[in-house]
Amino acid sequence: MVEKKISITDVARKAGVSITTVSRVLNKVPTVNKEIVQRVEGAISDMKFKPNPTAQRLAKGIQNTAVGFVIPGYPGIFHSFYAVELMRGIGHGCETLRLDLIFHITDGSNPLRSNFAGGLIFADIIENLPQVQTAVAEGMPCLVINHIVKDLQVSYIAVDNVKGSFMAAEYLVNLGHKRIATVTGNMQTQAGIDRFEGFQKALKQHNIDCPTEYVHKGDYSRRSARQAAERFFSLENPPTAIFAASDDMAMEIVSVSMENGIKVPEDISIIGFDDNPAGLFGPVGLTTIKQPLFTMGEEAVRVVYEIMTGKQKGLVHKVLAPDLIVRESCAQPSS
Amino acid sequence: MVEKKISITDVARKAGVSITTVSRVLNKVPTVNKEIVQRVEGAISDMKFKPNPTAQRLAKGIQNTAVGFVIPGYPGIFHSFYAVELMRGIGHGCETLRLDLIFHITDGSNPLRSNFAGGLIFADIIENLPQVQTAVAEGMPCLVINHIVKDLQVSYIAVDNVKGSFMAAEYLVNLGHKRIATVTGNMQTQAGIDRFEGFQKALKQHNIDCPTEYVHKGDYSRRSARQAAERFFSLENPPTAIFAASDDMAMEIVSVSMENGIKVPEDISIIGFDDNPAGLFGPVGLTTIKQPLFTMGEEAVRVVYEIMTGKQKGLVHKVLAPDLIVRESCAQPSS
DNA sequence: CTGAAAGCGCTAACAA
DNA sequence: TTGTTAGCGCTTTCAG
Repeated sequence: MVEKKISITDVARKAGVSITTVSRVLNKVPTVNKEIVQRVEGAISDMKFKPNPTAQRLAKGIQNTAVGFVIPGYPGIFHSFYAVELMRGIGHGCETLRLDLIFHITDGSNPLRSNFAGGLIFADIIENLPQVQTAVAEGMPCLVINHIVKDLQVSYIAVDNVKGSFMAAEYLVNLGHKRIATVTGNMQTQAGIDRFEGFQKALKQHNIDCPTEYVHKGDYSRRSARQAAERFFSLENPPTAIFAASDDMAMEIVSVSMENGIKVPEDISIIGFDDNPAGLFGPVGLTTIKQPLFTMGEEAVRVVYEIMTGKQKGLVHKVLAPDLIVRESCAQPSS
Repeated sequence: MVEKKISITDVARKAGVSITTVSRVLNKVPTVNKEIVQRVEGAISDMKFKPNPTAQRLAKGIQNTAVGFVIPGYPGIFHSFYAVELMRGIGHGCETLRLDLIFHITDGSNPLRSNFAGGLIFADIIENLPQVQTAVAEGMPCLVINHIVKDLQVSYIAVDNVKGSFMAAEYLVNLGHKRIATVTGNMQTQAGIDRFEGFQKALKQHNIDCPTEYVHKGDYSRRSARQAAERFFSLENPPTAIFAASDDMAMEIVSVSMENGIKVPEDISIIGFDDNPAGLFGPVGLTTIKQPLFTMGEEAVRVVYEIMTGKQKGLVHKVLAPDLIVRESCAQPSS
């Protein structure tokens, strides 16, 4: 490694041709004499020559072929399934568009030196609004995922969390439940807030009361779900159904239920949010709300790319619809 | 966005100075007249000029300041905690070294076009050995994480999985267990194989028999753990202790146990592998083997960087030691 | 303190 | 089919 950077000129000299020719074989221009191609390729591998991508880009006039993916340090947003699915989508999108994906794990304080990213995708914004602002102000193509941004001129693509949780709660209501509790997600998160809002909206619309002891502020963690479940079950008048703002939490509640001999869904209905495949394999299949995470990631790349390349001039605002996935963890109330 | 790429020349013209001077203020060279600095800076922000990083790099002769992180498409390796911790470490390492982190999610078939990565970190190798080979052959600085590579001249940094599972099994043995079962990880994975090996080694060394019905080949998923647990519990002579090759699986086994009224650790001891913080919050704190994932990621970046910069000439082989974390999920056998 | 000019390593017309 | 000659946008001597 670290050979005294041999360049195209060296190769040309060694092969006894011009650098142009070397460049041609590098770029697989077909009009080069077979024999010369071989000679050049020989020289290239002999000298272990690797073209300098920086120079190539400059010469080709390529502006930027990388998008940055910015994720906040390590709050709840990075809870496994959500982030992983998103990343898969983004990764796939980049692969398709032949874009490099640059990863920025940040605590929100640094100014986010984006070395050669031509666009930025923010995985939600929690504490890093300033970063988004700066980037936007600098004219950097930006897109925020899963956060409907109102006070900033920036594109976003999000899932309709209000609608999703509304669907979840309404499903419970339609099943006949009257005593419905919820564990919320992290209320620092817009998703957390919105999912709670949709939940409330559904209950209100169906004239169902939601006392405060039926609401537990969680943070997407199994730990908080466990606390919630324990509290709910110890209530004088426990709920017959629980909406958890994430599948992870829902699964934990299923666990707590079974540990306490409470049958799912006979004694209690539980519905989650995410469509985490793990929900398929618990003791009961988890009924849940599916959000198109992969698609969202893929779309995000596409949109940013269009902004980068100027095909898209204005702001893009997309809100994707979630789906209700019915499995076995919900039933009509027995009582 | 997408203004017709204004360049340093435009700024120079507008500010009525030479491009050299503009370059100077860009690079904060102190010997520039205050007044001129202001004028230039004015022009810069007026025109929303952003220097082309590609050109800067070329001119400065900077080779590569990015490392690529390659992760296989989507096998078990990407099970949440493992990958997330690793990535945190790598992200942190890059931040420290002011390196960009380029993300490659690959299915192992593509030739891995590494646009401007100066080094590559492979998150294990499962189906992408050819990619590693190619990269190594091309003289690209490479490092493989968590896979002790024998048949290839490549650096690696790994955790001693054999030792870890040996510790786990021995701990169980020392507690007095004789009937010890295990759910393995994905046996396509070296970690899966090694953890099984360590387990067997410990039992053998202590002259404890391990019948085949005590071994369930899992894949790190909760699903497979559930299957395993159900099978173990239905055995005529069920085990008194179980070693799971991941905390996720261990936690699922705890769940299955409790669902069946089997008390942990009174009736059954369960030990995991990972030190996933989620293990802290279940019904019982999970005893487990901690692997220094974050450290490993950080180290990986450091090592690759040293190879990239030529400070490190030879191959680097590091094997990190795991730790036993004792919590509450294991006890002496009651029977 | 400022500007002219020579590259960085490579690509892309344009000739030959 | 191959080579000559300009640049790409910026940094960096080296004069002035």
